[in-house]
Amino acid sequence: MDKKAQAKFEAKATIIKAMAHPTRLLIIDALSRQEHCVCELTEMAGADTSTVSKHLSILKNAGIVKDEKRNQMVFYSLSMPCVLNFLNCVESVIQERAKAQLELIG
Amino acid sequence: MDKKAQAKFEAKATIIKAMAHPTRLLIIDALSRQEHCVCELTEMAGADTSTVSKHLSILKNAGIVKDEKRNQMVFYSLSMPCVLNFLNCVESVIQERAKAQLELIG
DNA sequence: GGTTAATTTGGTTATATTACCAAATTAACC
DNA sequence: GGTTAATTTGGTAATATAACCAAATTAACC
Repeated sequence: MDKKAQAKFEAKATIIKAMAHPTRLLIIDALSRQEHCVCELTEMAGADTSTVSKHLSILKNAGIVKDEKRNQMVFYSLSMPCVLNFLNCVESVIQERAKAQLELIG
Repeated sequence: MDKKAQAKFEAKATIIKAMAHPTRLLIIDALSRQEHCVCELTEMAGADTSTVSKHLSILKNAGIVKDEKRNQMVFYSLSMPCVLNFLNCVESVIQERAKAQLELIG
């Protein structure tokens, strides 16, 4: 494999990895409906503020969310809504898998 | 957050995590064009056979690829082609990010 | 300038992932 | 049954991720 292709796969992996965490998926899900401040997301995630802040910075560096500071609060929103289509695909992977398991049993 | 929602995000994260590796993206890319045996994928990835085998089992457990044994060889193919749409989205995330960086400079 | 509220950063520890080697498994074929 | 080829599994060491606490930053507002 040539180096350029390798670099491309690595760049893609980094972005996908940014989505590959339950808390970050929760955040993406919440932001798919409306923007939220860190404080709200912290509340939803039920984790330490610093933990949520780090998750957000991973999503931001990946280019999946963007932030905007207004007064004391930082509001996050989705910058690439196309990731939502993917989540539908993931949903169907789960369903197909469940179906396959059922067929094995029955 | 309730437990059911939590479990759902975890299940999704597991599937996404399965895609979140350069070598596994290379495998998905190769399989998007045609099926391949482990030996061919090993050649393409330039990694140890056991390493590639483990990557394949992660993809298979996630429900992203399926396998079929014919004679001495095991052939893998994509079981959920919808993941390819997502890769296009990831591609556009990378492009948008690059564009944003350019705007910062110029 | 000091106080308060929101968020980020640094440090530490626990956990998870990855790669390779070596050994085990599996199935065809003589 | 033994041999060969393809693949998987087990073990180990290196690296990466994640969570929390505590401390630092930032901006509004008195």
